[in-house]
This record gives sequence, C-alpha cells and structure tokens, in this order.
Amino acid sequence: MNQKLFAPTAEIARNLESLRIDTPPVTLREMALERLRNAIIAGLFSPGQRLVERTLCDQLGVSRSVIREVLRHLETEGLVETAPKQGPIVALIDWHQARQIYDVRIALETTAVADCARNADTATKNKLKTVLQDLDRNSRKNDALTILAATTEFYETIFLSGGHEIAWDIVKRLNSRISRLRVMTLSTTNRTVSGPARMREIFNAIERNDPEAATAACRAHIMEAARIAESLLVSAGQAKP
Amino acid sequence: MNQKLFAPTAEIARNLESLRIDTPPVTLREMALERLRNAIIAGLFSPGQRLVERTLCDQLGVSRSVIREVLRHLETEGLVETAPKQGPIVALIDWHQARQIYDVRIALETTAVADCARNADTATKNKLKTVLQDLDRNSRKNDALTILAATTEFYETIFLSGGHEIAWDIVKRLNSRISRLRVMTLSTTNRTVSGPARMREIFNAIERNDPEAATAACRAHIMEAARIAESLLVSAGQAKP
DNA sequence: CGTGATATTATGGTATACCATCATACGGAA
DNA sequence: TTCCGTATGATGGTATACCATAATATCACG
Repeated sequence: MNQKLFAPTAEIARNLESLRIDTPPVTLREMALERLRNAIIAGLFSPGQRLVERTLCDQLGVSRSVIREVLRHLETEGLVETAPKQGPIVALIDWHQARQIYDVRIALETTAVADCARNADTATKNKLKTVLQDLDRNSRKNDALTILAATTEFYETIFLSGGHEIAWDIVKRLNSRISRLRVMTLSTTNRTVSGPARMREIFNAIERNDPEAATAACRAHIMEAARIAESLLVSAGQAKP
Repeated sequence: MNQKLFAPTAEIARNLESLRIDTPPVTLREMALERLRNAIIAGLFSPGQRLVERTLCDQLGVSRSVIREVLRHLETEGLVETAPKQGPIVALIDWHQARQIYDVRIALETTAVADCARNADTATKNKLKTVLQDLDRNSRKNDALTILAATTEFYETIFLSGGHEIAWDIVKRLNSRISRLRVMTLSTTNRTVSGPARMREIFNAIERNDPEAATAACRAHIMEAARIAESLLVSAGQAKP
C-alpha cells in the first residue's frame, strides 16, 4: 500500500474534525455541577453556608457519589471550601482575596486587550461593536445581570479572538468567585454607566489599534470596579471568620 | 459584665490564632491526590495514557470513590482530561496551550516581580539571596529537579512576600501542567546556566528596588524558557491528536 | 479469506451501605 | 444552678454493588 496516499494531511485532519458528531454524554454529574455552580453564583446559597451532602442529594435528586464529585470540582475551582471537621461550605471572600483577584484580572485582561488591539481582525471588531450596542440599548434598564452578561461576552470575545482560552478560563473562574461582589458593584450608583463607558474606551482603542490606550482603559475599568467592591466589602465587614 | 474587657482586640485575636491546634485530618483522598498528582508530574504516567479507575484503585490501594474524587480534582486542575466514551487520561499538551501558559506566567510573574521590587523588605531580599546562593552551589550538578525546586522557591518567595497567594496558586497549577516541558527545557544545553543567571538579574533589580528592570528580566527569563520549550515541542511533534 | 453478527469483557456512571467522629441534648450529681 | 458524663443523631469518609454501554473477541456464514 502506498502509505503516502493515506497519511492524513493537516488539512484533511481539520476537515475530518468538522465531521465529528459531538455526542455530549450528559452525565448526572455534569448537570449537577452546572446547577450547583449556578446556584452558588446566583447567591442561592450564601457565603459560609454549609453544604450538607445528604441535603444536596435531596435537593438535586442525585446520590452522594455525584454530589461529592461535584463538590470536589467546585472546591478546586475555589467556589467551595471544606472546613475541617465540618465539611463543605460556600467559599467566603474577604477583601484580601478579592483584591488579589482584581489584580490578576488586571494582569490578564490588560494583556489580552493589548493583544487584541494589535491583532484584531474586522470580524472581531464588529462583534465587539455589536456587543456594545446591545449593552447601550439595555443599560437603560439598569439590570445588573444583563450588563454582567454583556460584559462577559465583551471580554470573552477579546480573549478568544487572540486564542487565549486558558487565560479566559482563569478569568472566568476568578469572576465566579467574586460574582456576588460584581453584582453588588453593578448595583452601585453610576456603575451601570461608567462600566459601559470604560468598555467603549477599550473598544475605541482596539478599533484604532492602540494597545497602550486599550491597556490603560482596561486597567481603569477594573480598578474602578475594585474600588467600588472594596468600599462595599469593608463597609459590610464581610471578613473571613 | 463589662463587655469592653472581653472584646478581643485584633492583637489578642492574632495571638489566639497561634494557639490553634492544626489537626490535619489526613484523609485517604488527600493522600491519593498528592500521590497521583506527583506521579503525573513526575512523568510516571505519560500524556494521553488512560487512567483506568479500577487499576488506580489497585495501584493506590483505595476504593473507586476516592479515586474518582481525586480524578475530578485533577481534572479541574487541568492535569487530567476525560475523553468522551473513554474515561480519564493524562492531559495532553500542545504548543498552542503551552504557549498560552507561558503567556499567563509572563503576565502574572512580571506583576509579582515588579511589586516585589517596589515593596520587598530586608527579610525577603535575604531569603531570595539565600535561595540563589543554594542554586549556584547546586547548579554545577546540572540536576534539573534541584534547579526546578530552587526556581519554584525563588518565585514563591516573590509571590508570597507581596501577598499574592491566589496568583501564585494559579502559576503553580499552570506549571504542573507543563512539568514535563520544564524538565526537558532544563535538560537543555545551557539552560541550567542561563536560568539562574536570569534569576540573579531579577534579584539584583529587586535588591535595588528597580521594578522596570525586574519586569524586563522576568519576561526575558520566561520567554527564553518558552522558546526552548517550543523548539522541543514542535520538533517532538507532540500534538494533540 | 473476509465480513458481519453475537457473546464477552472492560469500564465508567450511579446508588447505597457501613463506619468513625463530632456535635448536641439530656440527665444526674455536687 | 452548674458541671460533667453519657446517649443519640447528624455528617463526612470509605467501600462496594449494580447497571448500561462501548470495545473486543469469537464464530458462523458468504
């Protein structure tokens, strides 16, 4: 046999990939993970609240095996922590941690934004523009969750356009850990205005391929959020016991 | 009763904390996690190799519950991935991912290093100096693992001195995903020399409180490693199937 | 000799059973 | 009344049992 004829070229391999039938083997565990994570992020469980395994079994209708594996996953993500001799609780966040998270976000998001400003193609720019237009249309409603979703899509576009899936993954994970904080921040006076305004600055810088300006605007965007979060957190005194 | 007399001050609270008896409830799961993670990092399992649950049970002498929870943890860490209809395998790494990891490391480590150069106290500087001296003493042996450990301690000192536990956690996790690559990189000609040299540059910049120089040296340190890793990875053709 | 159907096995997904430990409640004694 | 000891229940840690499915081997038929 002529090996050469059958050796898959890179192009053939790519084409074959589009043939793949994605048969998402939706396991109970994945569904439970999704549900529980969303519940925690949405604030259905408050920070520090105990997550009793058997109770969760009843609430989600699955067995402890599933619950425990899900808890391990969320624990590794940082959304759940296990108190010694007590079991899993919803992770608490104090300002020391939250501040670090904002710091990491600054480091990663400014990098992504600058990269995007250097290399973004037309499609990416159009996508960003669309997201911002939707945001403008919706920001009147002052709906924190809507704005949050649009903000997420904005940054997701920026990260993924540059092929920074891993960094985006990290940012997503960190954001879920400060989800409550983000919602509270967005509910603050003027944040529903200043946030989108900063994002437009970022977009403008990207559109005219100005990495420095994009970086500066991005840093300002996050630092403003961090400042608001700090005032909320220290005034609320949500310290880690 | 006079409340004031019994209200714990911050100082008393701190002193009380040192009284705490840390009773590490060493669970089977934690031990198994440690073992398996180290085994993967050490290359005892090769990338892509299947991790059959029942086999691991025999090898580690624990039940499947434990193994499965450990696998979930490692999966979330990125060290293990589950192939559909096949189960868990040791995560594969291609250059696209490795490059992203080096990028994130650049973003986080340059930030930490700059911060350290701005704020490091004498104790931190002394610690860094000691680590480097040990490294110099050992680098003659060209032992990749020794150098790796010292490098880790060097950066750990930098991150933790600035209170960047979360960022350090992220970096540690990312490094474990490219552990093989790092060892291979260190086995390369001259890397056992150039690496420590770069670290000394970083240290010198920190010692004279020069954030910009520290940042530049750190970026150079990582980018050199990335370049070597790239040549190794693309030549070996370790692509993700 | 090859091809397709069927039996067997391997393997992950899920549920459940058991145990040790810790917290709580209760009761008796000083 | 207070304090201590015991009993009981709640809870997480661990092991095991069962099931569905996919991979593999076997065999019969062309």
